[in-house]
Amino acid sequence: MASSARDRLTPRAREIVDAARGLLEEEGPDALSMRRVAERLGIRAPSIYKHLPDKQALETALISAAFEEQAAAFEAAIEASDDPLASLAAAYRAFANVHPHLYRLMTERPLQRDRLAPGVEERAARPLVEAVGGDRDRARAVWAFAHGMTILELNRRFPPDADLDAAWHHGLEAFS
Amino acid sequence: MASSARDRLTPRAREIVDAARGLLEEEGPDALSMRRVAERLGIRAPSIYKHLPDKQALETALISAAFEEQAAAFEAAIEASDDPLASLAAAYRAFANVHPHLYRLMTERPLQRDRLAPGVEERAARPLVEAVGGDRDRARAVWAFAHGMTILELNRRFPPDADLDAAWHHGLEAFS
DNA sequence: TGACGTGGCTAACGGCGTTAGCTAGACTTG
DNA sequence: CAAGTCTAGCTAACGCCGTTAGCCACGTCA
Repeated sequence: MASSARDRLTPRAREIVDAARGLLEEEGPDALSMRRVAERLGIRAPSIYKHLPDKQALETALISAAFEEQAAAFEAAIEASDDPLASLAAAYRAFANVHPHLYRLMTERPLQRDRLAPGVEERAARPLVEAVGGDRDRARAVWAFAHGMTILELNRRFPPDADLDAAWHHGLEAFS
Repeated sequence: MASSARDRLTPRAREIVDAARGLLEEEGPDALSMRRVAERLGIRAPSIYKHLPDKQALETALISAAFEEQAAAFEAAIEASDDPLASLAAAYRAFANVHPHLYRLMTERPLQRDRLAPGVEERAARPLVEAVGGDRDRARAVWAFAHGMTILELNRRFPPDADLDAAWHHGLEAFS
């Protein structure tokens, strides 16, 4: 099962996206500059524009790949478990905590859906819709809860002594 | 009832924060530059540093003021209503939709609590804690849901045809 | 009167995304 | 094989950004 988002890129573009991914994960969003990405590949920033139209395209490629990884994690989480909603929630939280900068990039700005790899957003959403029994409104409410818990945790908006496991439990209980 | 966050500033600093607020609300986050703020006041960017230590202080002042306005809106929403949770949720969503750029600024990065006006975060949080009967874990779960719905709406992450009222209703129902 | 603090200013630094224009080398084609 | 064309790099530059250094006019106050 190949990664369709990667396949849309030329080999050199893929190397650029890989460099960007490493930079983002290791050093955070401020390091994700065209000059830093180029430096990592031993070239100059303007050369990147021979392979990708602009920085937004680079970010969109990162986001597309992230959606696919997320979807794969969700599918695996559901498969093994007899409490799909709980393991989905755990997988959601885990993905964001392992890839905090990537998760922020995925969620903090309006999605450029036309520049995204097609189908990738739906694939990441489907496991949750199925886990709640097909009710899309309910799925959206649960997603909002999960994203809220996740991003508020990443942004350290809860008090340092807050029991986040308890809050997660409360929410999942309410939605069950 | 004076605005304590504003009172912490010198009069000139208050003018700078006001100019920044207008710029942010009217033109979005890219317009919130030291040069643009200065231009609005008929001065040059470096002069701002006579009144505020850096751009982060400017943003923190905006956030402090926003917390106070939010808290006032929440308190008013609870007072009039016999369904505190529902009107609190409506007030939460309304504040973010009226001040989208300000709401993003308030939530999208880790809070510099030591630079914030003291007490302002707690004051904005209290109405919800009371509305859910004092259980802080439950309050955090509801907040996560409300923030998730709100920021996903602002960032247009729901499909364009999604029935957000229905999703809000679902969530509030689950938490009641 | 003279010292000093206040609040402006210009010039500059190093960063950013991006564009224009050049070129060495590879590849294609008559 | 020669000529042309495409690829993928380069430098220089533009106009932004936050921020610092250093200068100066003005008002206040001893």
